[in-house]
Amino acid sequence: MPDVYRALGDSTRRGILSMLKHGNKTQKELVKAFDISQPAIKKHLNILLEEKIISESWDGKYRIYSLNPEVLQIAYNEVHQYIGELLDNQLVSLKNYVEKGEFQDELD
Amino acid sequence: MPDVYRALGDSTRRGILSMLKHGNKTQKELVKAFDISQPAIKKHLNILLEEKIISESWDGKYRIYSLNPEVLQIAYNEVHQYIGELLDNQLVSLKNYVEKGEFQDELD
DNA sequence: AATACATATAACTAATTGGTTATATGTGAA
DNA sequence: TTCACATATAACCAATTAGTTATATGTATT
Repeated sequence: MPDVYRALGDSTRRGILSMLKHGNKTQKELVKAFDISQPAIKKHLNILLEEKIISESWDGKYRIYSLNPEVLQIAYNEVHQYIGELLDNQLVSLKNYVEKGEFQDELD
Repeated sequence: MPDVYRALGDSTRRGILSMLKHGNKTQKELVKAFDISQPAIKKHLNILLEEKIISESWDGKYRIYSLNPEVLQIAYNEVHQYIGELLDNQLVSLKNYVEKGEFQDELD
C-alpha cells in the first residue's frame, strides 16, 4: 500500500511530479531543474519509486522517469475520501454543536 | 500555510482526526483509544495544533480537542487540486504516448 | 490541606529524512 | 581503448519524528 502522504510530503518531490506530468524526463533533466545535487534528487526519486508513484527505465545511458497514473489515481481516491469524510461529518457535528450546544461527555 | 501532508502523514494522527469528526474529545479519551503513552498522544496533538488542523481548550481539568473544519477544507482543496492536476495532464500525455509513441527528448 | 488524577514537560533513544561530498560504475563516442 | 559523462552508491551530518520513562504542574474532591 503506497504511502501517498510520504510521497507528496516534500515540495521537491511535488515539483518532480509536476515536471513528469508534462512528459517523461531523464534524471539529468530533473537534476538540472532543481538547485540540489544529483544524489539528493536520486534519493527523492527512490522514495517516489518505493511508493510506486513513478517508474524508471533506461534509454542508453539516460535514466527515464515517468508517472504511474494508476497509482496516482488510487492515491487520489484515498486522500479524497479520507479528508472528504472528515469534512462531511464535521460539518454535521459542527451544526449539532451550534444548534444544541452538545459535545461528547463520556468522562471516566 | 498549514502542511497537510505533515499533519496527515501518520496513521495515529489520522485516527485522532477520525475520532474528532464524531465530536470533540478530551485528551484522556484520546489516550485511552490508542495503545501509546499520554506524552506520545500529546506530541501528535501538538503537531495537529501546529498545522492548525485542530484546536484545544480547557474544561476544568480536561483538555478538549476539536477539528478546525475551515482549515481542513483548505487542506482538502489543496491536495485535491494538486493531485487532480497531476492526474488530468498525465492522462492526456499517456494518451499521446500510446497514440504517437513519443516522449520528451531534450537531451543536452 | 491532602490526595487523586489529567495534563505538561524533560530527557532520552532509534529510525528516517534531506542534504552534502567523494567516488565508483557503466555506456557511448572519439 | 580511452575519455566523457550519466548515474549509483557510500559515508557523513543535522534536524525531525515517534516512541519511551520519569517527573512536574494544576485542578477538583474529600
